[in-house]
Amino acid sequence: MDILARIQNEQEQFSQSEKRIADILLNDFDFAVNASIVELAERAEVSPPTVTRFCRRLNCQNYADFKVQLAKTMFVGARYLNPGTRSTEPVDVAEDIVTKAQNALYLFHDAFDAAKAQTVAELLSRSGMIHAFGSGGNSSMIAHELHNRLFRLGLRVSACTDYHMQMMIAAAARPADMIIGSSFSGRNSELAKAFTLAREVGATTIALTQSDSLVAKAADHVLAVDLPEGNNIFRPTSTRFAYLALVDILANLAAYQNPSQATVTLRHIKHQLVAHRDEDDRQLLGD
Amino acid sequence: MDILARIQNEQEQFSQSEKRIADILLNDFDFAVNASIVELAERAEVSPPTVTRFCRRLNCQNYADFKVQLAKTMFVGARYLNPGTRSTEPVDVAEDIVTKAQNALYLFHDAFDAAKAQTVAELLSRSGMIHAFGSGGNSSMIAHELHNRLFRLGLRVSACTDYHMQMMIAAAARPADMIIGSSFSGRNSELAKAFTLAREVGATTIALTQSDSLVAKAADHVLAVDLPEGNNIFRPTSTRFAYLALVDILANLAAYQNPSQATVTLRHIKHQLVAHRDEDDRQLLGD
DNA sequence: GCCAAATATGAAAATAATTTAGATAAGAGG
DNA sequence: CCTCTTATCTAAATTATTTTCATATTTGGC
Repeated sequence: MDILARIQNEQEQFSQSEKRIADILLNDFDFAVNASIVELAERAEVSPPTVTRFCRRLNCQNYADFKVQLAKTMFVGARYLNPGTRSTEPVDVAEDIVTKAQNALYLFHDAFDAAKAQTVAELLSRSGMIHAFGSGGNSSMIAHELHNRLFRLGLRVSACTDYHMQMMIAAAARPADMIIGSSFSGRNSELAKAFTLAREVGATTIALTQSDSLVAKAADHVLAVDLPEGNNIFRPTSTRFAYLALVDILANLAAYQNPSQATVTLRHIKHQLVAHRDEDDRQLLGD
Repeated sequence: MDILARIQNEQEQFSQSEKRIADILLNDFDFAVNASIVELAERAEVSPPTVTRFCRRLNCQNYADFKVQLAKTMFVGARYLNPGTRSTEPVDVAEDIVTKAQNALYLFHDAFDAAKAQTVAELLSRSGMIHAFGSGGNSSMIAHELHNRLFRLGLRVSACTDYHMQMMIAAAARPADMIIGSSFSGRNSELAKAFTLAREVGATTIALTQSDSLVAKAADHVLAVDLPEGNNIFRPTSTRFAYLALVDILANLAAYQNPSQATVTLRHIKHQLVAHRDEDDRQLLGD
């Protein structure tokens, strides 16, 4: 957890002096991150030792350490904590979206369970057939993305975003098959049903979703993505960025399971593209 | 430009002592960001004043300021600059991907032309019909994403990833229509042809692509995304994150063009989803 | 190759920043 | 109202950083 979030959490337990310090940190980040301990103390109408103690209280070694922690949250906390900018100026909108996206990536990474991801990657790389499920704008993008990333590794994979097809595919699955599905809310009951059905026929199910949700409970393996959502209805879920990163990570880990095969397949695809399109080797894979 | 990038740029002009300092900064970020000036000086086998002068040379007021700048680059430069981590450990892979994604977002935002985006958003919001074009794994995702984000605003939009269809659609376009297409490499000559055709029939074309590329040259309006690509073939283009952010920004700006209509459409979709799915109002829009 | 000027670097001193220690004040519980 | 605990401050000690000045090194001209 980053330091600004911690400050917000513990705000109630702070003493008067500490509250004044916390206030400045939360409201005038730019000042705080550049201030010396004396300047910060003065502004909070507090003595420097109080600031030192405040830092220790937050598990920092000393003021310098505290400052570093603070500066590190640049993209993480900062504007996110006080969402005052409800501006519609293009510059502000861009900054808000980029900040939230970076934030989502940070929070996702912070809570990321690498061991579990590795387990899932191993399963994927050894599977018979992989079916990627997801519905709605966001999760269907993830399903297609899984397809797009995994087929390059020489894995057998297909994406399906249609509930009825999902049920039929689940019913027809074999024990070596994997059903990997995502649901941002965790409340896609159709997906949960497909998981249940797939498990009944002996296939393995993997959920990319909120932990402890309906979908999570229905799956064998869960890769949790738990992020708070903003409340401006115009702002699409920055959570997509976290899911996309998760897909990338899984694809990479799966590739490393059998690097030689993956390399061969990738080279082959690339060669095809280059030969077909133009002579330029700088052609990106799958533009 | 962030401080680590600046250090890398100016590396040649550094003196011996400065080079030793720079080396530590670039290779052991974690040490440097936590070190005092004396520790850093010792490690670089240099005197503290030399470190101070080094900081000034980089336009920092003093060592403290320098440390803050350094800590701020947490997500920006850091490991990206020295891609030494060719590790296949799950933890390292995850960190690498997340860092590169955040980096891509940062670099994109840094070069972002808000005014041009606003112009494009205005065009989109006033258009007759919007056609989103893109081919290959990445750009087709962007095309679908444009569809997914724009239809919610009450705009008439469709996505097309098939070259032949794209040509037919372009030929059938009317003057009020918009063709918006993406190409990560800028070398999708089919897309360029579709743009040319669309312009001949009087439609407006918008390219999300590398500046000065083939595709960029074929379009009326260009929203440039110029990012360096990593060289590990297993690592998919983190550029996708930048494109996704660009789509989000465009959709938001378009929404603000006519907020009342957009709000109404969004509410309507949300209501439908909630009524159809479950009673829970926390259902995310388009899961 | 030698010299002057410019530049780079370090040692020591000066300054500034931070922490510690001890003292005092404020508040809680009896 | 007193005692104990906690919070806070002042002042001293420590530590970190910067300035100053002396020395060394490099650069470019002859």
